[in-house]
Order: sequence, then structure tokens, then C-alpha cells
Amino acid sequence: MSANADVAAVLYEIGEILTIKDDRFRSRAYLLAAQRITSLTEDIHKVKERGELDKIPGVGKSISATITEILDTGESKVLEELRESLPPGVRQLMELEGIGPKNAMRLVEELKIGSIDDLEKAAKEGRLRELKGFGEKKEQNILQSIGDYRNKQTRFLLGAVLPVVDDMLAWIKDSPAILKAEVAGSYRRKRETIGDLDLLVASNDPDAASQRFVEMPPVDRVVSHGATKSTVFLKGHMQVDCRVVPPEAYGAALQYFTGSKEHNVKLRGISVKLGYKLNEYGLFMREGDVLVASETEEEIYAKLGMSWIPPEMRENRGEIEAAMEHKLPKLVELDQMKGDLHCHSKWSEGTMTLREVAEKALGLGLEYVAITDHSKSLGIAHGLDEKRLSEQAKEIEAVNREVKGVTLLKGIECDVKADGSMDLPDSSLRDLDFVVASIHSGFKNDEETMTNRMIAAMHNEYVSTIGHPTGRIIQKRKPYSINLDRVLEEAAKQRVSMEINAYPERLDLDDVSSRKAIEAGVTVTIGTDAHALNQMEFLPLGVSVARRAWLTAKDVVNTRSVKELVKLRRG
DNA sequence: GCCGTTTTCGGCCCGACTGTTTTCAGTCG
Repeated sequence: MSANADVAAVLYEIGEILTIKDDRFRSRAYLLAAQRITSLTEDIHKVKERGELDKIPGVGKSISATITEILDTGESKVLEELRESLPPGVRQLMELEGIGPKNAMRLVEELKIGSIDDLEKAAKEGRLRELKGFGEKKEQNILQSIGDYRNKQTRFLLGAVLPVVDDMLAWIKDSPAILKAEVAGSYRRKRETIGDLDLLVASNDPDAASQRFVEMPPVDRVVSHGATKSTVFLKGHMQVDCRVVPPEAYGAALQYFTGSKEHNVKLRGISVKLGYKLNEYGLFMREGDVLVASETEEEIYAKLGMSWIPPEMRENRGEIEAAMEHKLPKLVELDQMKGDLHCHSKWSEGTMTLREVAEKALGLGLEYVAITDHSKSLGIAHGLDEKRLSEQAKEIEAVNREVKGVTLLKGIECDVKADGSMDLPDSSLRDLDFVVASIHSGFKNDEETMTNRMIAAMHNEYVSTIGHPTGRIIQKRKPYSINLDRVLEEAAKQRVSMEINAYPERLDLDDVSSRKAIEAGVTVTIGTDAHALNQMEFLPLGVSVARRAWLTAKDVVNTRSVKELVKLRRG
């Protein structure tokens, strides 16, 4: 899949530079094409071989030729020429909040500023105000932005912002001025990382509501504070934008601020064609500004001739077309999840006893949890050998007798050795209900080696699923090289599932690869990989990935009952 | 550059806030 990522990166950069050059429409064309290719589940080489590049939505003759050039030569003349046409330093300056293309160009061309360090020096010396339109205040803001930029964590893990959101909503809702509040944006779409939080508030007293917002305890600095729109930074450098709207416009505002931007642009284009105008206050007739819908998202989508689209799907990946034909899939829901299929305990590197796991599962409303401690090669994690595994089985049976209403499944997260064989003998695996096979070593091996290793593991008849199949750690470790097409083809043949690991740093497989798995005829299992009791609460994160991948209940093994699950055993 | 219930040319989404240019451009989402 890296060819898709490479092509998308080139198209994206072309689009970015065209934006700087104020070539709005060509820029949009490239950015849209880049986005469509990012979410393409098929290897773009195959599309090219079929001669169907221009059948990809947003790709026409010209971009199709550019893609061919990238795939054949690894380069793009269009991009090279654009890069050369841009004075050095412009793109770096635009990394700063408040500096856009216009000001970046002027700073570089008129003041010969070539980097953020240059800019800081000039601002401190008061030289920026030489430029028309720049004053003392702007200089101060630029210095502030440079400070933010140097401290900034670019994006936050979805799992890490959940508690921040809970606290914020509790504070906001505890005010009589505020009628409704929720977080929209990429948080509501459940992207794996979140750039900032978009808080939406319904109120008939916007001044009081905004005031309540900027007075939140964790606020470090107020960036802007208007009647209906305010922005703050929290301690820890997370940005939160707040919009206040009257309650009758709440649905329109929720739709608007949930995005994605590309989804909304497309929706507003369709509105125009139907004679409407769509903004954060509602859907209006163009003639005379007559309000058509605004209270709920459902009404707005309905007036545009569409089914309501779940937020996780709003990425302009074909969901609008599907909604117009009323052919959206019925996405898997959290309350359909009957169990957790990856969980550690004190027997290896977890911190909780089996009994605690069972009781926590009851509290979460689960019917079962697969106990999948590490196997013996992971000495550092106190992995289980044959003997301890059979001792653990006895304890599992005892807990199952004592704690009613939930079943612990006997399982293992079995290490896949370098040659693709399993770390425990079949005589041990045979007695288990659920086997997660995971690779924990040799991440630097080449694609052929890793792919063959994984495929060999799937040939063991006791393996149920492949754990965290790409090994990536978000923002820390790239996926190891595997040929996912080959792996999925073999998984379908061997009837082995692929895991969506719900641990916040992993979320592996990701949304696009999970979609690809289903298209290849492979089911997915969702596991929290919990090492502590509260980590069993990560299950919703895994469900979010599945929903972003358009998965339905039948695609996800966790929706099966214990009986059905045990029937799925291959060995 | 792409696209088509405005159809092969002429469109291409919409509004709030800031700073400073007394009427608006730039930036952001």
C-alpha cells in the first residue's frame, strides 16, 4: 500500500503549493485526488494496469498522467517545477498559526526572511512593522505563535483526549446558560488522532455561554473571544474552539462543525445545485433565504435527498454517493459487542487478576473476554510456557464457576517466531478457545521475509487472528514491511481473522486496511490488549475504527456469542 | 484540474474573528 501513500503525498504537496500560489481550483482538484487515493483500498498499481486511473473520483486525464509518472519514475515534473517556483522558507513560515500564504510570501520576498528563526529575530527587533499591514500587536502574536509551535505536540491520540472531553463537557453543562453541548470535529468522527477540539454549545445567552467556556479550569490562554466563537489553549497545549449557536440551529451547526471539510464542501456543492445554501445556521432556499431545515442533522440530510450519515463515515470516501442511493451500510455498534478478544492478566505483564477481569467485564456488559497472555519467548513479559498455560486454564475454569454471567475464554497471544512457527506446541494450542498470533521482533526485516513469516503463522490450524497486524505505534513506530494484499488473500483462504487492536497507540489495523480486509473476505476481531483494568474500556476505540472502515456486525467476530465463537475454531 | 438533473464551458462552499488598510484582507475551520 505504500505506493498509494507515495502517490497521495506527491499530489498533496502539489495541492499545497498551488494553494500558496492562490490557484484555488487546481489546488482543490489535487487535494481531493490525494484524499481519494489515501482512502483507496486497492493497490494503485493494479488500477493503473487496468487503465482505470481516471475512473477514480477526482482523477482525470492530467492527474492520471501524473500518477503514471510517479509510479514509473518515482518523481513528478509538475511537483519539481512547483517546488522551484516557491521561495525557500515560505512553507516553513506557514507552519505558524496566523501565518498564511499571503503573509508568508511577503515576509520572504520583502523582508528576506527564510526561516522561523529569522522571523523570531525580526519580530524581536521590531522590524516586522515595516511591512504594510503589520503592527506591534501582530509582532507579539507571531512571537507567541513561534513559542506555541516549538512546544506543540502536533496531534493528540484519540484515547488521550477522551478524559479531557469528559471533564470539559461536565464543566460546560453545569451552567444554566448552556442547553446542549458536545464535541464535534475529528473527535466526533473518531479519527485516530485529534488536532484540536471543536466544542459546540446551544444557548440563548451566547455571552454567558462563551464566558463559561473561557473560564474553564484547564484554560491556559485565551486566543480569541467573540460573541459566538472563542478559541483557547489548555495547559498541555491542546487547542479548543468553541461555537455558540441558538438551539434551533443546533443540528445545522453540529453537521457543519463535525466536518470533514471535504465532506462539507461536497455537501454544500450539492445544496447549491438543488437551489439551497448550507451554512452553520441551517439549510436555506437561495431565493429569499427561507429556512428549510436546521434543528437536526437528520432533517438536513433528508432535505438533500440523503440518508443520515454516521459521523465516522464523513470523510468524502464515497459516503455521500451511497447516502444519495440510500445504500449506506448498517455500521456495527458498540452495544453489539459481546466480548473482548485480547486481554492480558497478572499471569504475564498485566496488572489484574483473572477474577478482576471477569468482574470488570460484567460491569462493561460483556459476555466474554479472551484471556490472551504472552507466550514464553517474551521473557520480559513473563510469557507463559506449556506448564503455566495449563495452570492458568485451571484458574480460568475456577473463575468461570464462581463469577456468573461472563465467560473467560482460554487463550494466548502467541509469539510468531522468525521462521513463522508458533512459540508453543500444537499440543498446548489445541486446548485453547482463542489464539492471537503476534509478531514482536525482527521489525527491520524486508517485506518478503515478514510477509512469509505471517503467512506461515496463519497456516497453523489453531491460530484465530493475527494480533496488531502491522506493528505500527502511532506517531512513534512505522508499520513493519508486509504485503497486506498477500496476507489478506491467504487469511481468507485459511479463514484466519485480522485484529483491530484497540489500544490507543496502536489502532492496528487502521480504518483503510480494515476495509481492505473485509473486501478480501476476511473478518476482524477487536481486542483491547488491556494490561490494566481501566484499559478494558478501550473497546469503543476499536469499534470506532471498525465504523470508520464501514464494517457491519457480520464483519466483526466480537458480535458472535460464545457458542458461535467456539464453532469458528479451525483446528 | 475536474465535472455534468446549469453538461464539453463555466462554474467550483461559507462565515467568524483579528488587526489595522476607516472598509477590508488575511486566516482559520
